[in-house]
Amino acid sequence: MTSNARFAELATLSGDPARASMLFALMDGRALTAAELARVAGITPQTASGHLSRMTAGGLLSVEKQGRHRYHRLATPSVAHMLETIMQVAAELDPDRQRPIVGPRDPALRKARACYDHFAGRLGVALADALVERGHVELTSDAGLLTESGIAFLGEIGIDTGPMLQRRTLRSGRVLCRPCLDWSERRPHLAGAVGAAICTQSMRNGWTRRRDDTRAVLVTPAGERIFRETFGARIE
Amino acid sequence: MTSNARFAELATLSGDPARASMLFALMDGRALTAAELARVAGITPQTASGHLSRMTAGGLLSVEKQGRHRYHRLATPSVAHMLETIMQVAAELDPDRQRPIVGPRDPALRKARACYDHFAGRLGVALADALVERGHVELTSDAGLLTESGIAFLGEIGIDTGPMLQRRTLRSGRVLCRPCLDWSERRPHLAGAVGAAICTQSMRNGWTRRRDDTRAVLVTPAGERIFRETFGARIE
DNA sequence: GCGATGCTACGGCCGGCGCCGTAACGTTCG
DNA sequence: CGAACGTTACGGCGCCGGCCGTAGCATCGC
Repeated sequence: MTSNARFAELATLSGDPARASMLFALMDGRALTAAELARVAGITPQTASGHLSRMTAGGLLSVEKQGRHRYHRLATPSVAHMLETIMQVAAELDPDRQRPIVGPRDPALRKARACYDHFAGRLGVALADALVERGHVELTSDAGLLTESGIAFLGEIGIDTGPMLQRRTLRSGRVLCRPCLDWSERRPHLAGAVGAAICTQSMRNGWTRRRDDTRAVLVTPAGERIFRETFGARIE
Repeated sequence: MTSNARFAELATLSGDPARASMLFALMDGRALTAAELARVAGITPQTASGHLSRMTAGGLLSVEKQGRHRYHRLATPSVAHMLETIMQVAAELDPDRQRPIVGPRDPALRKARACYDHFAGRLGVALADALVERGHVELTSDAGLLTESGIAFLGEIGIDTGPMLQRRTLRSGRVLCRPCLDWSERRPHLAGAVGAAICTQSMRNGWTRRRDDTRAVLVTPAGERIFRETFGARIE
C-alpha cells in the first residue's frame, strides 16, 4: 500500500500554506529562485529553501542550476493539472465569493495572464470561446477535442499539430486538448497541448509578452489585431 | 488571498495517511460508516470520527443520517476527480513500480471494481476500448467526447442521454465523458456522466453486482454475455 | 584573493494535531 | 425501560514539522 503513502505525501506537500503560495506562484510555468518564492510566501529564504527541497524530493518540483542561482519549476504538466483540480474544488465550495469580486484584484491579471503553459483571464476565455464558436475545438465542462477544422486553423497560424497527433495514444502523455477552469472568469479556457502551443506561438510572434514580475501577460497591438481578426475573439 | 487558505486546507485534509486511507475507501462511491472507515485506516472509531468531522467541515465529505448510522461519502464528483489527479501524479513518479506488480493484489479487484461512480479494472478498460473501437466515444489521454453513434448506442441499451446533453454548457457541472487513468491497468477507462450511466445501468440490469465488503465488482453471467456481444468487449 | 551574494545545513523553540482512553449522548432492540 | 451499539465530546500525551537564527558552501564581481 505504498501508493497510499505517496498520495498522502503529495497532498501534505501541497497542503502547507507557505508551500501552497509558492506552488501558486509557479503555476504560470516560470522558473523562480528560492528568494523570490520566499518573498511571495512571506517567509525567510532559509525556510523556503527547506520547503523547496522537500517538494523537489517529493516530485512536485524540478530544479535547474544556473550559475549561483537555482531555478525551481513545477516538475510535470500533471502536477499543474493536480493543482488545478484542487483549486477547482476550492472554488466550488466558496459560495460566498460571488462573481464580481472573485479572483485577482489586478485588472491586468484579470485581462490576461499565464496559467502554467497557456493563457487565462479574459484573453484565455475569449480565445476558447472563439475556437469553440468556429468549430475548431469542442469543449464540455471537463473534456475537449480538437477537430479537423481546428487542425487546419492551427496550421494556418504556423502551429504544426503533427507531433501532438502522434501521441494520440491512450497511454499517459501530454494532453491534447482540455478545458481548465478560469478562476477569475469562472469559465473554462483552453489548456493541454493545444493551449500551450497557442501560447508559445503568441509569445514567439510578439502577439503577447510576459511582464517580468507578475503572471500578467501583455497583449501587443499586433496581438489585439490577430486575436480579433484571425481568431475572431472579442476581448472586451 | 483566502483562496490560498482553502487550497491548503483541502490538501492538508487529504494529506494525512489515515484520512487518505478513508478517502481511498470512499473512492468507489459508496457511503460508509465511521466504524468501517476506522477499520480500513487502522485507527479507533473515535479518532476516525474526528477526521470525518474535519473532512466534512472542509467540504470533502457529506454525511447522511440513517437510524443510528451516519454514512459518509465523497461530497461531489469534483472531489473524486481531485483525488484521481493526485493519484495520477503519485503513479507517474513511481518508476520502480512496473506493470506486472502494480495496483491491488486481489485478482477480483484487478478484474473489475468501482471507481467512484464508474467501472475500473480490466472491465473498465475493456469497455472503454470497445466503445472507442466502435467509434462511440473518442478518447485522448485527457479528453473525451461522446459521438452521435455513441448516443445511439447508449439509447439501445436503455440509457437516455438527453439529460446529459442538456448540460453541455461551458459552465461548471457534471462531466459528460472523460478518461480516468486506471491504476492497475495504467490505461484510461471511461469516467464522467457516460461512465457513471453505464455503471448504473449495469447494476440495475443485473449485469454486475457490488460485493459487500470491498470495492470489487462481480460480473454476472448475463453481464459477461452483454459486455461481449453487445459492447464487443473482451475481458480476458 | 577578497568580499558580496544566493543558497543550504544545523540546532532549538514551539505550536498544532494525531492518537488514545474515558465519558456522555442518541438510537435500536429485546 | 434497560442493555447494547454506534457515534461524538473532552482531556492528555507525544511527536512531527514549521519557523527562525547562526553558520557553512558555492558562485560571481572587483
